[in-house]
Amino acid sequence: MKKHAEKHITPKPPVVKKPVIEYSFFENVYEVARLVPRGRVTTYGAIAKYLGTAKSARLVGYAMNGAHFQKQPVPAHRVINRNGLLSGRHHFNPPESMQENLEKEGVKVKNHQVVDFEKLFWDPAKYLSI
DNA sequence: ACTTTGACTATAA
DNA sequence: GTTATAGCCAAAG
Repeated sequence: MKKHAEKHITPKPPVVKKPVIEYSFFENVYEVARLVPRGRVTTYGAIAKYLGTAKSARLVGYAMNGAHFQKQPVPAHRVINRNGLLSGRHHFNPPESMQENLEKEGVKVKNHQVVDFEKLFWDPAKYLSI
């Protein structure tokens, strides 16, 4: 019995790459950002609030700095400030690409402001369930 | 363990 | 409407 079972034990398990398991605040930010639909925008503050840390809006912006290093893409251009301003545009290369990406999705931008921001605002707290 | 860094925001004047 | 300021706090160094 024991003999038979041992036959099926892998003699030397292969060493596999560590899975990336992150539950950090930054990772949570990226996850929420990924849920923003095309053609809609959300805000740093809204993401922070959704994550239960309403006072950490700055950290959401700070997190977005590393967005393009993420393995899974993060639509960082859909995250803007509470006034509808593309405050993060200088962190894109080129800087105009933030606006360009939004316009590709049908979001109009004028003077670095999203036109009809209130209508296009996508609030995680409102559109995400459980 | 301590300090710095901010793609922010609420508030006040 | 505007500007200034204080609070914010997870990561990185």
